Amino acid sequence: MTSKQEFIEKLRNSNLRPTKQRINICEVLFNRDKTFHFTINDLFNLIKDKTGEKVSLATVYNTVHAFHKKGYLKEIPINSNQTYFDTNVTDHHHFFDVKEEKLIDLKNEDVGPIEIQKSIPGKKIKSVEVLVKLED
Amino acid sequence: MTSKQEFIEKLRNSNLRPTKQRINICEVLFNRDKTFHFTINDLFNLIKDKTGEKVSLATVYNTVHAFHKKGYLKEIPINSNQTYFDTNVTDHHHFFDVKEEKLIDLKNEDVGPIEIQKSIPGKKIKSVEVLVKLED
DNA sequence: TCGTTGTTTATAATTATTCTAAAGAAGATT
DNA sequence: AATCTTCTTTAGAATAATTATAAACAACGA
Repeated sequence: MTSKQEFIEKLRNSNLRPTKQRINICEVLFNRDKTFHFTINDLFNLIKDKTGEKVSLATVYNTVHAFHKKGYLKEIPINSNQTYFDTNVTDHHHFFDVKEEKLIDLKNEDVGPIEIQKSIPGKKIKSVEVLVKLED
Repeated sequence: MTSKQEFIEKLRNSNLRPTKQRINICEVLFNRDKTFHFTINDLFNLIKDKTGEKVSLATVYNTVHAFHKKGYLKEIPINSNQTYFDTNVTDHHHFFDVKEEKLIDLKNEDVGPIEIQKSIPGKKIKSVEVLVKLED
């Protein structure tokens, strides 16, 4: 069970005041056992369902972006009409079931080490992500 | 130099009649030495520049999607406001310079072989793509 | 050439995301 | 607790990529 104090800490670290709405968002994002893949719209609907209170879409966007910037959320690179985020911010990769539009985690051990043997002067590697598309 | 006949063949294979507009699109897409990363909007503007003729945005979308479906174009999984495509449909990976919003090819040799040691019942792997994000 | 079917186009519709500005809440200071 | 400042929430408007529409037009086959 994640405590409200942790949510407040996460919010403060992200330069956000802990408001009722943002705590509700945290409740849905972080109070769970398994990693959570979502779109803003998923999250928006879940907040209503799980907390019984509505938070405006603009607030959901703002808060998610602040968390992403701070590193509490990870953006998953997929071409989809909507942007996907992940509460698992550790280095890991994804399956994407194209038909069902569903993301599945790949543990780091499930994918061998990836060596990038090319570099661009003046640039450094920020992240390496593997996307495995699945079909039937 | 790619010939008009090849364009027509590509179009026919994609279930598209070879029209003037579509040939112009092919001219910009396929008549080049190096791989070409683009957004629909890039392409739309290049057609005007290179052929001197305007093709409607709707036609560009339709044609690109047909080529993508047929496998003559590849979609590059990046979260961006626009969708990126690639004329290089062989298995390969990308750098993405986040600051400049620019894609750079990685040859397959630049990235070691990637072994996916997990499988999902009833699903098979369609593609494996690595995206390496670059920062300064 | 004619008839059928597919295509192009401008424009409207849709949809995700961002912006705006007014009303409200948090935090600091007394 | 009252007050002031600063940040936040919200509904709704604005933006921007993409998709749909339907009327004029072009390709194809007979």
